[in-house]
Amino acid sequence: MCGWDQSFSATSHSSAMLTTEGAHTVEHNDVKMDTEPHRDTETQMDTGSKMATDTDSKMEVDIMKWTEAEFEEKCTYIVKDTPQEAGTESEGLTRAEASLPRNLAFKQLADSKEVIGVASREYIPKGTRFGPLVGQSYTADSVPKDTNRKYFWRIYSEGDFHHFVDGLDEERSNWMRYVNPAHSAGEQNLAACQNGMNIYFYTVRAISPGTELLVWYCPEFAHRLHYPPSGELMMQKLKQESLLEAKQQASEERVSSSSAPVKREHSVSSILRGPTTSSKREPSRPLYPRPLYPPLCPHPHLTEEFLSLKTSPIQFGYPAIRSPGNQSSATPSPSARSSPESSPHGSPAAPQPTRPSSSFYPRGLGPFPGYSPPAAPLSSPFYPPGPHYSRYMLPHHYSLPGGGVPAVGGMFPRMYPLYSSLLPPHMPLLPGEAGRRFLLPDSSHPSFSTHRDFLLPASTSAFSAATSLKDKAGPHYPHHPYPGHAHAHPHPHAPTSGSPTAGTAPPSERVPTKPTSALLGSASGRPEEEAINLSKMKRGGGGGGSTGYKTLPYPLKKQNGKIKYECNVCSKTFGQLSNLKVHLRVHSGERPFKCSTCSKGFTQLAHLQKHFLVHTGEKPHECSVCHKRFSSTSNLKTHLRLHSGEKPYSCKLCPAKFTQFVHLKLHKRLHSRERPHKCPHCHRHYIHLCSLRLHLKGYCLAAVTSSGGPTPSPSTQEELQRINEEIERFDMSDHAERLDQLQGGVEVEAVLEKQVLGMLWREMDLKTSGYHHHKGGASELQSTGYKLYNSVNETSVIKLRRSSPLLPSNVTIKQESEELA
DNA sequence: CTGGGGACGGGGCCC
DNA sequence: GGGGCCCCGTCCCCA
Repeated sequence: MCGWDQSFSATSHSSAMLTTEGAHTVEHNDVKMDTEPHRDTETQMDTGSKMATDTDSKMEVDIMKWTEAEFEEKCTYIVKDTPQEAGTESEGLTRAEASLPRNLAFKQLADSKEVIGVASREYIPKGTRFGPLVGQSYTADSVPKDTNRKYFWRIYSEGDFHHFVDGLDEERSNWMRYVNPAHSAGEQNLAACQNGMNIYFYTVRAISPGTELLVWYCPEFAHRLHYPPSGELMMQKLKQESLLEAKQQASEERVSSSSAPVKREHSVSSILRGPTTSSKREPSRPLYPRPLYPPLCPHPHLTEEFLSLKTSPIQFGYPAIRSPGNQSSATPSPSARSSPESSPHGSPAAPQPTRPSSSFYPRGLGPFPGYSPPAAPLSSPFYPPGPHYSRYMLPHHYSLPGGGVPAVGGMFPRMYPLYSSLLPPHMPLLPGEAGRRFLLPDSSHPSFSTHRDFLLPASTSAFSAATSLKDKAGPHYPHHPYPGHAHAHPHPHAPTSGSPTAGTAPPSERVPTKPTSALLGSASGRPEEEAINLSKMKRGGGGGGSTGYKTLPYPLKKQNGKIKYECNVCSKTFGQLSNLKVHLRVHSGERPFKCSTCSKGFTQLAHLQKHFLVHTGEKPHECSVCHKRFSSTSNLKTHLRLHSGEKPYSCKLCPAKFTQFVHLKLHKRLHSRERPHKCPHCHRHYIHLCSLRLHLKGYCLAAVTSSGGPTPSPSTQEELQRINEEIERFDMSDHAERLDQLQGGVEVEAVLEKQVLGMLWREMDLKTSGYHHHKGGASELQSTGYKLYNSVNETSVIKLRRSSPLLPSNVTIKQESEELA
């Protein structure tokens, strides 16, 4: 944060020091905070803002009127700085840079690491607190002479000035020094407050990914400083002042063109003329607390970019040209003018690109080809977003996509096509976490042991209504990750964390009480699928008194007086009914949890949450050794084997060992020609003995014909051929590996045959039913193949043989003793 | 081919 | 009963 004191110093009458800090023309501003209703400022917001409902607007007005105490008391989430760690990740970064919370990112110049602002990496809910501001403390007496006051913040105690906090030194300040001030209430998304003796920034509205953080004083703070309650009002004041000044200056010039009176470099009129008119008069930033960063960065190329932007078809509603790059000359900074070295960034540079406020993005963002507007506004019934979004924060040094640098100011959204499409309305909401807990990280994640910059719930919440979400929407509220509902919501802004949210939505727009296959698009419709469509069963006649296991589409058996939660498809048993229900989705194909971004469906919410990390790029699991990050614990665990040297997958045929099973599997191909177990009757040979035994268990055609029995029919030979192919596949599988390790016997043989033939029949069933691509589809249930498959699972090998049409009736079934000969 | 990583499916257990 | 968390396993891709 910078330039505040400097820029506004002249407007403040609270500190004698201010007289030396600023020299612009607003000394006599008589700012009145309450002269303009907030609504006026909001009407100047962009189309996105116009989408806000009255409720939401009111909320924003309300929050914008909060006192500092209210901000402190009512804030919902707390984001702490990334702690300073001696180590690895902070290397090469200043303390200020390293302190950046991981849900934020720096806006940087394209060709350098110059920080020019701070943007959100992800959705940040309203009522989130950042801070405190860190910097060098100076009392009024201890301020070094000729110091640069660009980054000065004033701390008051009981109404009187107490001391300054100076963020100038990047090694003694934190990331908040980089936050730019808001030009208007419309673009303001942070409110600066003094709580205790610290300064915090509170989000006064939900911040979407890729949006720059722009701060203005909260009303109380502004009043204390004698500043307007919004940057907009300040702008207007300054503009008026400037016009007067310009007139005066023009008249002076007419009177005396040679005397060259001292020009006020920060003339608003010159600023408003924009950078294209800056040949002589530097395009100056608007005359209000435009920070400073990077006040003096030398990036002349930006001028061209900036100019090109001005001629581009992209139009923002942004009214003012802000050019922090030259503000050192344009702004009323005595230090900047008199002592260039006072700035850490050298001499003034070309104008910075304009930074369109997120508020000025046109509806639909047509001009932004790379920008995918959210399907629903930020405030939605899905607010707050689930934990997946910010439970895990990216490393603070994480670069923004596409470089993360708005090399062309107005193009900033283009840098975030991905994140722009990942706004919270798409995100599933988790139950119980709808309120304050949803931002809590899982402390068990190793990465969280060292990263504490996640959002923490505050002790009290202004958004307690959020906790009522569940109550109002019902326990199934979180089941609503469906984008179709999101964008169809007619009150996109109505439900926010601080609003009645779900309660405000018409009943028809409530989230479904249960994920149903009807929401799966075209996936449903087959009668056989309905056979185990739990949702339909539930909603149907079963509704009233049908609960528990009775909601299942098939009766459960009892075992020792207890209900046995057994899958009627694969006969797996579960300890709990809920586990069985989830499992049944595997067979039904029901995937109630849909990703709104890629439309992928998942059987479990947790899977969707994990999947969402793909879109957010979040990698919450960090290797404690090399600090590499992973999206899943599984992958991290696999990775950790690289450090530990553990290679649990060893080849049986050679000393090769592998860290991943898949590698062993691939490796096994090398030994594919090594098939030590040869069939004594035919040409087949197998890697595993168990495979040979299975082959000899009645599926060797040569053995069948040589046993004296009748010659199998061609169709039977064909079936035998297929079975043997399946046995070969089995031989290559890890199942064979495992079974081979077991001692032979009827049990093992039974399992083996069951497995192989089960696979084969399932495959055949899928083919005959024309149902190829629906893995585990419910069609299996009612097909002939299913019955066979079912019999495989439930009957002995002997029974299976007898009942199987695949087995030739005339095949001689050898005795165990023969098979093992 | 090997090594490494990303993504995902599935299930157990606990709350 | 439902959801969250965690784990295991698998497949795929790429260097």
